[in-house]
Amino acid sequence: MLSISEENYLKALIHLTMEKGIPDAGTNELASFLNVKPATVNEMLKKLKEKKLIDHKKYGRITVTASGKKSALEVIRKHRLWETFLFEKLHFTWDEVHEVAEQLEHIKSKKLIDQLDRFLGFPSVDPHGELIPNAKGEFKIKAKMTLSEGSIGHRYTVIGVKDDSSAFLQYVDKVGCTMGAKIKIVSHQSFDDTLEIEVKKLKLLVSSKFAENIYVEASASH
Amino acid sequence: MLSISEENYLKALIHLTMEKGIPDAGTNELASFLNVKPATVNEMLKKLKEKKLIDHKKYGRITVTASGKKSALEVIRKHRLWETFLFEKLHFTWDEVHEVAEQLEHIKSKKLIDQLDRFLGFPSVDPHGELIPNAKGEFKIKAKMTLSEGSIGHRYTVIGVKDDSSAFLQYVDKVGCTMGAKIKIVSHQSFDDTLEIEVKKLKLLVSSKFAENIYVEASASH
DNA sequence: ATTTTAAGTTAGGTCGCCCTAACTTTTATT
DNA sequence: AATAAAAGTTAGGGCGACCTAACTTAAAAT
Repeated sequence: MLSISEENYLKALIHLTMEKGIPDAGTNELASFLNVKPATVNEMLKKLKEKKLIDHKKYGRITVTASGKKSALEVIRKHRLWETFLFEKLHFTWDEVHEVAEQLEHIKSKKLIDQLDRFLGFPSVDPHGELIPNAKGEFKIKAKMTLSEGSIGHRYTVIGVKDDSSAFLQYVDKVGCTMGAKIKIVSHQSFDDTLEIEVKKLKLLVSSKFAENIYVEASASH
Repeated sequence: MLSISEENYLKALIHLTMEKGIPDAGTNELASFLNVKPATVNEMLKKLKEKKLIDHKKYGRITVTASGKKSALEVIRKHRLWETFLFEKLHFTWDEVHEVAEQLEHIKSKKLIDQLDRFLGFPSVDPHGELIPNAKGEFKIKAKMTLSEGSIGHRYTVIGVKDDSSAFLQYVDKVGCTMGAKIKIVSHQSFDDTLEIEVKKLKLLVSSKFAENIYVEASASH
């Protein structure tokens, strides 16, 4: 049985490796992601290593074992199912779900999560467009393009967001770029990579940072 | 912000006092209820006292302050709402809900619990027949009679259970004494207080311990 | 290749919540 | 009233998860 902390460390490692297509992570990187000090991470690494959830040798980088991945994906699955529940059944806005799901993801009950999954109709994506690992822990990483990689004159559909902070999501909401929104790239300012886009007949300018955090897929160009 | 432990201590105190109509509780009593040692309780009492959630003086008994009651009732409210959710929406059996609700009751989010309440249609009782404190923390203690206080020849309706352990609830299920069941007391064995009852046309014998843990109300006697 | 900087590690300490063992106070028994 | 039993308290430790400060190793820069 993993502690809440152990689960959070594993989840963070998956975010820093698997989800980015990077094979391993560093101690300091993990520490700053979790807002703890490197010394604290080091202690935890020892524990996770003993439990064979990670591989790590002195001064080397950290990799997650198959068993570690399994545990982490269960937590991610729970997180995303709870987000879906909050959004669809309890009418949370998509910027509110993350924080509460961070707590709910640590509830221990197999039946709970299986029944929740069924209750929600076995959803495949959460309110941010992220894929939900299934009960077997299978986890497809869909190669997603960001708005910043789009081409001028083309049309795209928003399929997700990279950042799930409340501040960003509220901003995304405000400019109308929520899930499913159709975006046309009008022009590109090469000086600072600002994009001019058209959403729901309205033209607006968005920063490159904004565009890098919106996942899109190409839609009919006409 | 209260820790999970602090919440559990307060909840236990309410169970040992308010819910039993007793004004105060003892250190050892609380310790054995929570399965910790008296020394541990003592430490916690100091903390709860500093936070003005309880009153306690050396070698004296423990009382819960108004503020302590408010916090405890919020936790109890959450516990019972989650039980109702698990039972009604996720098809848990009534002996399974308690354990998972023990975890869920500590999730911190006002919106979550308000929306859950609405989603469930503002229920007033949980699957065990216990009253759910409302959002204002109002909490009616309904004076309930147990089956053991019933009279021979009279009919009763099951409105709740005192013990919510899985073992007891499964037994209750098995003999058909679930919520709403009609029970007729046929006879009483004064030697050991065994009761002969009739449930759904079937006669059976139940121990006094069993009868003391079933809450009933009188129903039409004919 | 040496130096500087960044990354990683170790030692020792804090805090919450639990423990045992020894003690004190209160209550019950005779 | 004296004594035994029960209830409550204190002191000192352990463990998980955090910290700071000082250190070592590896990587980057000159």
